[in-house]
Amino acid sequence: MRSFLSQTLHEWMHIVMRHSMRNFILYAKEKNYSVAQLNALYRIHHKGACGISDLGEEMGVTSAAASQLLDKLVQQGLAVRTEDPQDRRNKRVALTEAGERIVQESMAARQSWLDLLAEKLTQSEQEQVNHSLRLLIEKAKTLE
Amino acid sequence: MRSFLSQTLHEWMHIVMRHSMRNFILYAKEKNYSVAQLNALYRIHHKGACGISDLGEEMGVTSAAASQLLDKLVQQGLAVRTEDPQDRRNKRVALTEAGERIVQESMAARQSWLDLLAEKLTQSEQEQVNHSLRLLIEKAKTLE
DNA sequence: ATTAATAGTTAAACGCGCTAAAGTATAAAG
DNA sequence: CTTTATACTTTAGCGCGTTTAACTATTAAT
Repeated sequence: MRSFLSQTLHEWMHIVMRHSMRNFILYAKEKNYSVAQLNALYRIHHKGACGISDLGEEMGVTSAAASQLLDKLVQQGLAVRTEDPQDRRNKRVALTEAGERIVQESMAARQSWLDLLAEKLTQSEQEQVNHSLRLLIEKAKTLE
Repeated sequence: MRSFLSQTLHEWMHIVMRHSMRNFILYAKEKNYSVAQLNALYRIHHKGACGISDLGEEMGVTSAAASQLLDKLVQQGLAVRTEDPQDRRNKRVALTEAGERIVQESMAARQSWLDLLAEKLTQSEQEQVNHSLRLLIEKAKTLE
């Protein structure tokens, strides 16, 4: 059975998704990045230095696919491969500065409507909502 | 300048996206739907009966692309085209029951982690967070 | 009645991301 | 030292979503 809060969270997510998905796809199109590429950037951004297979598994594709996708990112100067000196079979994937910038920029594009939303609340409402979200963020971090 | 609440909203979204995007893509892969198809289903679900060009514009593609994408959805029994009796050049796009079911199902798959999150809060925290989200939902509806 | 405009469909061609399978390089095990 | 395992890359081939351009059907304008 789903709690009343779960219900509300789902409803909120539905709204979030509609706005965010749209902004995301339009951003990708405008900048000529594919959804797969941006998703890969997010994964690398989050996981930090990791192997190609790990990345593929994260994204639900074969390591061959991950390797090829990474090629494009490297070509565009958004990511780099470096060898693991301990075990030279392993590669460590990381974002370049340009790659990090794209992550930030695309998130901003995706979330621009949130700023409009924040403005619609009174000062005290803002404080209350802020407090609640902080709580959620804190708890979410224990879910990883 | 971005408010403290904006900042928190963005941070929350970053977390939401990471979980949700991943679940979304894995669901799509498992069920053999493309991201484009699911996005189209969401758009139709939200906009209700609308024309093919409208749909294309919503998704940022040409009407030809929208028409072709719709073909696949129709083939799979997820959507239907009906003529507008007023102006027979117009078509009205709508989801079938099966289509609606996919929308619900994919949202549920995408959001399963939210239930785990909700459980991590005490009763009074749940009430507080619920109230805040209700506020956001209400305000968001005025943004459409 | 023509002509022009609108909404949608169809066809050809292209790039992308995917997989499977073969290939390369390095490390570990016997 | 040889064999086996691991991590990644390369290649060939496939389906999907996209665009442009041509086409059909319907409505509006002159």
